[in-house]
Amino acid sequence: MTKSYHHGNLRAALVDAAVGLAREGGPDAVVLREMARLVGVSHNAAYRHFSDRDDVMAEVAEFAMGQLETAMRSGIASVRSRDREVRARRCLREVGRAYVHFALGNPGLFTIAFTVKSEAVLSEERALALVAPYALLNEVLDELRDSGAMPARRRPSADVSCWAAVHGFSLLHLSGPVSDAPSTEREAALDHLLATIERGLIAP
Amino acid sequence: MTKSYHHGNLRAALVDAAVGLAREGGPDAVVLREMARLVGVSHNAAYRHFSDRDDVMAEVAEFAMGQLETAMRSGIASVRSRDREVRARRCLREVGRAYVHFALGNPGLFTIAFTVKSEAVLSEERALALVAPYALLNEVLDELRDSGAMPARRRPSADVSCWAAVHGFSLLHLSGPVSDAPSTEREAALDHLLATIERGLIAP
DNA sequence: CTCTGTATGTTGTCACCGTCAACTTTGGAG
DNA sequence: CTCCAAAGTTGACGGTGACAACATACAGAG
Repeated sequence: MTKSYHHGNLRAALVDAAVGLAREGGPDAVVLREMARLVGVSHNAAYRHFSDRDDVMAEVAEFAMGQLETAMRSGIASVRSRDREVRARRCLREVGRAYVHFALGNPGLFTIAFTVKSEAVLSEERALALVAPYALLNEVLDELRDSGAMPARRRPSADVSCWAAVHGFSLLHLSGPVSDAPSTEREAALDHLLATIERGLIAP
Repeated sequence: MTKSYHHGNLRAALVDAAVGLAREGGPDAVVLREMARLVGVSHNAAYRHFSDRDDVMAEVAEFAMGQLETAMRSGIASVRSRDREVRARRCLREVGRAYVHFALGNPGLFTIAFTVKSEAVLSEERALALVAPYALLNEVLDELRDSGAMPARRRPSADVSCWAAVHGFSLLHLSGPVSDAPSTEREAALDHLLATIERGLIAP
């Protein structure tokens, strides 16, 4: 099945190639013709499986968001506390730390995850996958409120605030004015950021 | 001097055109050939004044950062409070608000301001201009500490935290999962974000 | 004032990319 | 077995960034 005229599962192979390119070169490196070259198929083959380059990018973005969600989940899984309030706070911190670490460790994928054009084809499933990390953060914040750690009135806007903080931190270190900070300093700054946000949310 | 073979100040004209393109189309819209077309000069003329496309982008980024700095300064100028502590806190808020408003009001320019490739030619002057907004934020935070509003130990990491928050907020609304929020809701979320950060920094 | 060199702008070209149209091969349904 | 639709290919077009070679105009030396 592998060497026939028909590839068999070309779509998956192309996505693999696209993810590989994205991983190292970021959005600009995702080149249709290069994907085809890597898979050993001729250019334009991709057009049987994707409508557009944007369509490919959306697929990569979906993959990247999935990876991000996984990273965030394992951040949560690493929390050991038994006390409900403490646990909720730790979860928030770890989910934030995981977010930033994923971003800095996978700059290409992370960038593409937020590069999806609004005109792109958005199937129900794909749209859902693209906001999965956001949904996960919301779960954590719900628990932060339900556990009593955070005043309920803060809940509505807490998601955007938290997301903004870690997202901005990531991007500032990826392509911003502090992109050349040493990693120990960066980690310290991240701790302070997470602590600041937590104080801001918890304070009565 | 205008219709001669030599343009006179082609470089400035090209930058103007580039800024115009950047304003509406973002980074992808800054096309050397289109710049040349707008100015009424033939393609490749730009290569007498810029080494590269990245060089042009860096120039636009410098301009954008200048605009951003101006916006932040007028945010500070709008603060009326006399009490030193209160004034310092207001300045921080207004500088943050101005940052976000500039980003959402000038998405193309704002995006480019943070798209400058690290390999780009960075003259001393240009490098300085690119971090001017960052320097301004640091001034505000110094005053926040000196006025006694913020514990001194928080000062070192406060810059990154504040910057991350407003930067992330801007990008989430420009190309993130909350990019379609209505403006009144967005403004409320911004208020909450700024309040959260302030609480996090002020709390003893 | 002339001469000449250098800065500035132009023309032509190349490789690369995304995309469309037309053609070819394959595998499976009837 | 036949035929058709899905999957892959070939070829082309317009657009872009970049390079090289050429043309022009200004400015300073004599």
